Amino acid sequence: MQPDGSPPRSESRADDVAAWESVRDRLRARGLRWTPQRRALVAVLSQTRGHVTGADLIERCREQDPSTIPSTVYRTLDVLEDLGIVRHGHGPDGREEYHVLPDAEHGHLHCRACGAAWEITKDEGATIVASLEAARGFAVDLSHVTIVGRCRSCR
Amino acid sequence: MQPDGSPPRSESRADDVAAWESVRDRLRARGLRWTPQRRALVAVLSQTRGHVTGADLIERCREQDPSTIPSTVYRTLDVLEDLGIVRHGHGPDGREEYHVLPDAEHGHLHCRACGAAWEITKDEGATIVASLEAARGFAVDLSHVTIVGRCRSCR
DNA sequence: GCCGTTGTTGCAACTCATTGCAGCAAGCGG
DNA sequence: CCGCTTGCTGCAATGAGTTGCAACAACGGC
Repeated sequence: MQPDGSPPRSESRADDVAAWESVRDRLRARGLRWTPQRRALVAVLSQTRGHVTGADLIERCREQDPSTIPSTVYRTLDVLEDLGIVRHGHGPDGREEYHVLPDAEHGHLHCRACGAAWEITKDEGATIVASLEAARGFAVDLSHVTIVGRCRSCR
Repeated sequence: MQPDGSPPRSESRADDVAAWESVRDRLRARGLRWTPQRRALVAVLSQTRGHVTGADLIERCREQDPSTIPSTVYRTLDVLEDLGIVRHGHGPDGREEYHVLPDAEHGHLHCRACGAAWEITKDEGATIVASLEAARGFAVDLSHVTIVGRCRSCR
């Protein structure tokens, strides 16, 4: 799973912290604003690894500020996605699933029978990406890929 | 869309007709029922090629019977999917997309920039299916696969 | 042809996500 | 510190899809 030599994924590495702190400036640089609502969502995201659904994020924001409005959250997520800070895909049921730094570039594999899920790492996804690149000149967004089927043990 | 006179891709081949007519018996064989609502949906599906969204199907059923109820349609689609008569995937926005006989076994490729879509045929998908089969023993449901990215001309 | 079993329907309520719009406020210039 | 511009928020309405439940009706049996 972890490539040799890579440091164990600890809670918040220094460069992750830096990445989150730069969000404010990255917004400003585009003429966008740093509002309390965005601050709250970024705070929640910075404590998140892997993937979360949109509804999850709303709930977590509401824990901190019960007046959180869904449309604001979704709109902020759109903005953050433009900045490349999060990416979204869709679960097996089509619901939104957000991928958070620093593991944004991966896809998902879901077993329809047992419901288990695995990540398709960048390395693993390379075959898929390469084949569509070669055949069609198509640039696959791996983070948006969700593949459903049956896993080894459920077959 | 279709210039008149030119026969569209042959509306219904003999074996397709047979497949649709057998639906009633296939339901009965499982102890399920052949109701007017199911008859209506099957009628609509039998005139459909490729893929349609759930909302599309509801609208088309309503054209014939304005009293059509969404939940009934979705539930019937679930049943038909169990029978292997339709399959569903999700569009780039996560909305349902049903694949109808006889072209059920294909995936989709969507360009995020221009919105164009292509089918991933069974042959083309073979690479993807084979690589996950080999690496994980995972049986991919190609008809549920939607891959998003940027096409050659939009890059 | 009527009856009973049980799969289905219709409906209402609910979840997730999106959109239009009017009022609000972040952040810049003075 | 103040005012202005314009990006953002809150809200309400909408659309897609799901679920629980009571009433209904297919259809096999009598």
